[in-house]
Amino acid sequence: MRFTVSLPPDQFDLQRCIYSGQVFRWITLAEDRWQGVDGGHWYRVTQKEPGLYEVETNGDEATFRRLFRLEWDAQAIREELLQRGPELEPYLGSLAGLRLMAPSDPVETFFSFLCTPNNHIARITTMVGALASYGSPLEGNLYRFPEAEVVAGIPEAVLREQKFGYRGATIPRAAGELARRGGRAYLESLKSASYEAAIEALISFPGIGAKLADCIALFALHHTEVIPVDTHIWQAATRLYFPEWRETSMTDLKYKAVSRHLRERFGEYAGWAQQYLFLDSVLNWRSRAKG
DNA sequence: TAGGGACCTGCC
DNA sequence: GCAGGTCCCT
Repeated sequence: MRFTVSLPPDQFDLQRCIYSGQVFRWITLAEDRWQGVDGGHWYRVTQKEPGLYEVETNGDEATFRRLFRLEWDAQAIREELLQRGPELEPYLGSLAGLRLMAPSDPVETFFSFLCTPNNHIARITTMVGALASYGSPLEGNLYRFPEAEVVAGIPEAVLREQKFGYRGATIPRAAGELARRGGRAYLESLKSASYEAAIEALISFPGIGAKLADCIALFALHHTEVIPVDTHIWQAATRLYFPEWRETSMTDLKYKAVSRHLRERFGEYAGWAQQYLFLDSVLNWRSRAKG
């Protein structure tokens, strides 16, 4: 079906959302045209003018609006974040329209973030696309991401041939463990678990540490109060809140302290704050690397 | 506990 | 050299 979405640009900037490291299954078809997959749905989106998107999909308007959390008022959330942390102003100011997304398929998100450690976004996108092609076809060359059992059955050698490197071993191993615990139903059950319980469950997977567990809790299980502390957030957090830890390396203890501080400061909107801090850091990594 | 190094590949 | 880290080792 086809429909249009009309929102002010400061409420919704699709390009910023899909290239901010939350999802890895979108490509740019033309300057103002994108294509993406989320769960069992594909979307082709054309920006007709600022604030007006035309969407073609095998899903419907509700699935699209859920994916981008369009029912959340981004302006109100930005104001709330500024109340809780005025120091966020420079980060929020230049990234209008960026939104925290809500990917619908926890299995797809689980494996997407298993591709991210010690990696960069361009290659992550390639790898997630390669894994997705083991799933069932949706339309053209678009696939629904496969279940854990299927990923578990991919031989390490095959993934290594596909340039997965050492992740060719860790991904099927984690998949086997997920399948053993019940696959999709297991991840769904963690949605209603407490943050602490979900993290404890996720962190016991091979290849998943504190950071990936937080990413999966935020993007797959929709625990919006979570703020994964990656290298970018670590830089920002030590600059803003833990100056005594600047230039030091992260440890388990520091991770917990920073994570808890940010979670308590920004509450249920911590995930949104993370998105602004992360994208700002990625876009400015050149200048920031200098000093 | 806190450090330090290895790990695949690709792009600066 | 270093990427949205994790694991293993002193």
